[in-house]
Amino acid sequence: MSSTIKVLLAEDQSMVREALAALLGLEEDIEVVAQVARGDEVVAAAHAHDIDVALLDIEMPGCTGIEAAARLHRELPAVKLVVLTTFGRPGYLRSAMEAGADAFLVKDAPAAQLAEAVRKVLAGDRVIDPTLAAAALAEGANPLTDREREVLRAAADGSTNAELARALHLSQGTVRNYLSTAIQKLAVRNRTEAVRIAREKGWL
Amino acid sequence: MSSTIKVLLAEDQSMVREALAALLGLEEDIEVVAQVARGDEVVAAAHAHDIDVALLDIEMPGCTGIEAAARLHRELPAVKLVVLTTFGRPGYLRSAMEAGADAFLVKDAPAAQLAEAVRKVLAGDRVIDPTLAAAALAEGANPLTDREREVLRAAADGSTNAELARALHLSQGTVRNYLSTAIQKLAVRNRTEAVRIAREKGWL
DNA sequence: CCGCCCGTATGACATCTGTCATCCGGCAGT
DNA sequence: ACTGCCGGATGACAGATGTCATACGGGCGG
Repeated sequence: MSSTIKVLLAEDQSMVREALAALLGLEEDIEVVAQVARGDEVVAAAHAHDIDVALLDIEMPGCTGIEAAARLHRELPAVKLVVLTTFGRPGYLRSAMEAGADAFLVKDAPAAQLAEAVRKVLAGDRVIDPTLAAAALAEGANPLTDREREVLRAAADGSTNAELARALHLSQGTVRNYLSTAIQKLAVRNRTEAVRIAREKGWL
Repeated sequence: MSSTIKVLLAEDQSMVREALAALLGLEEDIEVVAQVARGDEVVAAAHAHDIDVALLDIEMPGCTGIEAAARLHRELPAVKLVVLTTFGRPGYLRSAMEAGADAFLVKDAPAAQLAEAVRKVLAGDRVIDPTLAAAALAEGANPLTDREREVLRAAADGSTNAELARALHLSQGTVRNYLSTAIQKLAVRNRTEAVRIAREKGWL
């Protein structure tokens, strides 16, 4: 016991990543032994370094921190997972938990909570902002079906129905139907609002 | 001369802000003497602390780092300005320079460049990513008129023409005209794409 | 086995959006 | 004084979008 806690840090923005590493480096009992900038490099790096805790940003190229968490949880269940994100979206919290995360932190929480969380998850605790947890429970589950989500995601960039139909191998009418039901489920008036709301809730 | 360089750090996400402070704290010659989380607190903090360099994130509540830079430049022209941002949007670079910034850094640049930039601006140099500078020059100036930008910004959340007309005290037809010309200037096919492109270029 | 939801599709309809021509008053350059 | 651009507006039109009813096959829970 109690040599240092070995941490893998995954975050795409170098400056932020190295700054977080500097922050954790100030702690006597924590050592950042690996850094990656892409979600799809997490698992390999974890295998290569024998780590105790993985600190994962959600928004990353390659794959999201949540997907990375899920894979890591399957392949190396002993590794504790701390998910870190810019956006406190309740849906994110929900999916992070389903992926096996032990802690969920938003980046506008005080920096001290980071090292705190690392130590706590290693001790077997879970770390979740209670406000966010309440919000996640209050808003209920994602009402969108898989297809509705796919279409909405594809529609986010302003693609037209015809383009969506082509891209998703659907008829144009079907695309409209999915968007229509999504719009109704989200209680908004057009696809743009639907995309916005779904994003805010972390349902996209 | 040459005691330490006194830095003000403005960034809304506590964890990132304190991590950057930790990073700069590792440098012998740099000292973070003040931290703020809002753009509209920058000027007051600068007055209170007699700083050499202000390090400003763009995306902040209160006001943007660019607006804060402009005010600081007017009130305390001796303070050097480093603008830091997540998004390498050419339009941001342009407006940052117009606001009097001495350096423009994107957060996915290596962390070492941060301290580097602080030292260089103090020495009277300017620090700009050459790739970004080229992009900013290549894309030309913002082609949108004030009103077009306003309408586009207001349309970003999915508001309908009628809502936009009400909000901006315009006729519905005028709203459509502005959106139409914006769409044509940006060479896209609908308002959603127009918003996306304008955002990407930093023209919004 | 029956109902229910999902994925997919069609057709009809109403409304919203985008385009275009045209107009006005004001202001800046030449 | 003339020209051109901007802000603002109207009307007409085509095409995109949103709604609704309806249909069919597959799967899953009761």
